[in-house]
Amino acid sequence: MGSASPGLSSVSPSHLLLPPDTVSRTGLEKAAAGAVGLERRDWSPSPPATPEQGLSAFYLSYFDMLYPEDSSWAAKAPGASSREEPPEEPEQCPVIDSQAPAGSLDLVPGGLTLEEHSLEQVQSMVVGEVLKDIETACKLLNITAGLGSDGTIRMRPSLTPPLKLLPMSTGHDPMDWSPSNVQKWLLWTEHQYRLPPMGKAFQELAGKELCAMSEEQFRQRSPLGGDVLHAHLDIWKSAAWMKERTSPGAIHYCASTSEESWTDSEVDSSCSGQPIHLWQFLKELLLKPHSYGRFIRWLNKEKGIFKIEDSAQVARLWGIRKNRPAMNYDKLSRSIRQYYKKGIIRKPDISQRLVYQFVHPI
DNA sequence: TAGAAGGATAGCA
DNA sequence: TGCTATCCTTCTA
Repeated sequence: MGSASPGLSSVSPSHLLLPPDTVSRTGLEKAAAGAVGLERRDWSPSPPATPEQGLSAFYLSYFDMLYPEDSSWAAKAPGASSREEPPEEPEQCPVIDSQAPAGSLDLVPGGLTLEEHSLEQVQSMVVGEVLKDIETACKLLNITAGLGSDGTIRMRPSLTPPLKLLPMSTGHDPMDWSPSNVQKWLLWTEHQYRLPPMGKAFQELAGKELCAMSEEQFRQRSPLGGDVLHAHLDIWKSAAWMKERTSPGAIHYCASTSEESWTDSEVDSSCSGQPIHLWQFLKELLLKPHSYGRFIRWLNKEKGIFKIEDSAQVARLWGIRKNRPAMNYDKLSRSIRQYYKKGIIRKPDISQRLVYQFVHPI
């Protein structure tokens, strides 16, 4: 795994079609109010109104949907996209493939299990929802630049028809931001996520320079919240990535251009960037207490001490993220222990079961 | 019995 | 080469 930055991610990037660094890692992955977790099934087209309704929330909130507290999640999932779009629009509401062979409840065409198939449908929805909200945020911020498009988001061709979204206008790609746009985005993100003012630390920086900075560089410029900011930037970068990748005629980051190879490339992690690290994933969950407080929570956020309340579920979520169905707490904890010698995570001074501590807390 | 700790090995990019 | 997954053994609460 590489130097993935924290992103919001939640679902395996390969599933979401996101570059792994997307997922904020808290970012992928880092921001939900009780209204955003399982409860937030009525997606609002508006940008997050509270820090907990952040863009990152979209990723992690979908984890809730993917997390089958009951086995009917797959059947419920389509309804989860009941935002503004009328439910009668099939492209907005993926349904179980009706072409599945009669009598075959476990498999759908392509060899996927019904669960996998449904998962991909939900994931497709996630992509659409995230892009819509970023689009809205762009409008609010009056950020203009970047790519034009016909507004067509092409999902897995074999599974869903093209998803027609609002015209994906401009400004999605942080790489195209001017220093002024960067400052707007900074202000907005600070406000949305209650981060300390960081505008000065990133003054005069254009989007291209911003995007070139590592998480560590973010942290150096802004020790308080720099990493979170970096994670949010990852989301935007990922949205742009998805946008470019899914736009007709776009230059794909992978060599594949055909429908088939495009589908195949989704599962090729080499095509989607660098994967999320476990410690980043844990931070993501910790930053979403409303959604994941049942599974993992801070004991002392200032010191970075957290407790895994439901080891099985945390491992399960991690397994989903990494597309490792066999993941369990034993393996996850082994990975955590690998961080001991790297100085990323350690056991607190007073060691307790399922309690760990980030060496460098936020 | 579950969790902690750590060695060893394999796969992947 | 670094990171992670996986399997294993030993120890502890």
